[in-house]
Amino acid sequence: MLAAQACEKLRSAILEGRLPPGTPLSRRRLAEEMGMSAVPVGEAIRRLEGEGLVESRPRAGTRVRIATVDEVHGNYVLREALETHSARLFAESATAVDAARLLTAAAKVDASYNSLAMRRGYSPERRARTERTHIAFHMRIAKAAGVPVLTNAIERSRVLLFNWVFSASSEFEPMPERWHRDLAEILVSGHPDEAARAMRAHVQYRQEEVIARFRALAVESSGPGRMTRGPQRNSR
Amino acid sequence: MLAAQACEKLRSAILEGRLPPGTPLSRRRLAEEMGMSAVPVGEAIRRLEGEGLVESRPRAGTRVRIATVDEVHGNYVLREALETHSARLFAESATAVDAARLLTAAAKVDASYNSLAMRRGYSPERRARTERTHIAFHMRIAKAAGVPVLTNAIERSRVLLFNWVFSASSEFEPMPERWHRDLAEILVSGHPDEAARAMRAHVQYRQEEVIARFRALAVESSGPGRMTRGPQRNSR
DNA sequence: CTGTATAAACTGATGTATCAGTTTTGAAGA
DNA sequence: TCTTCAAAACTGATACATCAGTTTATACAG
Repeated sequence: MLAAQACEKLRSAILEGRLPPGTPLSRRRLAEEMGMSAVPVGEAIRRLEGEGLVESRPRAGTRVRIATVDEVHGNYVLREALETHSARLFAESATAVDAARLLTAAAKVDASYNSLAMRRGYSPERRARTERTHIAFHMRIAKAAGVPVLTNAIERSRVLLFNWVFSASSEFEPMPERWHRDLAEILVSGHPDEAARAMRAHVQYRQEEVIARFRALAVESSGPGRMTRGPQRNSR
Repeated sequence: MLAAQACEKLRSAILEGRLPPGTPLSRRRLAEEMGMSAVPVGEAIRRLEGEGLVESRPRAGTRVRIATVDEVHGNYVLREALETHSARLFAESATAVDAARLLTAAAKVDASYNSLAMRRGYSPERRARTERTHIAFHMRIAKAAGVPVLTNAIERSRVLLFNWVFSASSEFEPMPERWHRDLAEILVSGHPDEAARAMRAHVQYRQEEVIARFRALAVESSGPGRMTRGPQRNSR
């Protein structure tokens, strides 16, 4: 199916940063680049719009979504709701195997971040790899509950936040050395309320800071009143 | 925009029960009925698919979504996560006006349900009206936090559950007489943890019962292996 | 040089036609 | 009566053409 193929290409291009927020997306240009008609491209764009990665105004244009500060904050709230519950479910129902693997994953995440924070330990590739490890850690918690609906909701929220906030967090700042191990140990201890509380603190950590930085970078976008396009050069 | 119009028509038709789960949806037939081409209808269907109200297999057909037991359970889990957090936020930040209005709304919901449970108090219209009042009560809690992302997520989850479970809950069963007033009183008392706990109990109330009933009614659907169509009669 | 109006270029939205895959139908064979 | 299977009918997917609305470019007036 061509539409699914176009959707996947666009999604990965956006999430890998090759199409940063605000980039104009033309159905026709994309169709030509991908060697297909404008219809499947339009379908792909429609789907990405439903996921929140893209926004379009009728007959004006489509672009990679530029989130507002409220939306970033809203997704943090949403993520707090979802991951807090995810942690609770983990504490209630995780098996010994789940627990052991979570501790291992937490150690890996901490090691990656600590290594990244060291002098001359930073590189964009390592940063990207570390972020993937980090996401895998959180998704492991979610998957332990065996509820795909919850897992998917968490992943959607994380994807959006990552994409929107990535530009605002270009500079890496270290976190507590045992940040994820401490969290994992509380989760595996089997007390739902404490697990939920620990996850809440984890999600809220530096949240306001990130939002403030995002707000500072978002002052220029004066809303979606106008949909910018590229220069026009064809036939004249 | 024709697509939006078609989308709205289809959505309301599904949610009002005129197109029960499993009903085949043909782009062409719908296009003819609505006086438009198949393209905007297809776009509308694609959007409803993203919302989970509709499902389609390529070149086989489209139908109103038939949920699996796992999906119903998953949406209950999701709703628990979202509404629990919503209650917590309400307890943390609701104003006195919010609190007063919530108590009023709770009284109205209880009154409606109690009246419905009385001998000869039941009618489908009253039932529908009561359910709307009930949903409005929960959405009022969510809206008090002022986070549209959360509110929308809750509404989506509630819409899906309502549509899927409605057929399984045709017979109305009474609930505790002060069920919503008790919840509201805890929420307005301003203790986040207690508010969350109360909402958790509220969402879980009779959840297993409803799921069991849904499972009993869902035995016949042997998965989406085949996409059924209506009879064929044109030209022969 | 600056502001403004007008035309060109571009955009998404929609209609029509066609393709390839799936389901239904119904007749032929057991 | 029951099973088999091929053609008909129907489905969603896609291409192409066109329409109406928006943005950009440019000529022109100040």
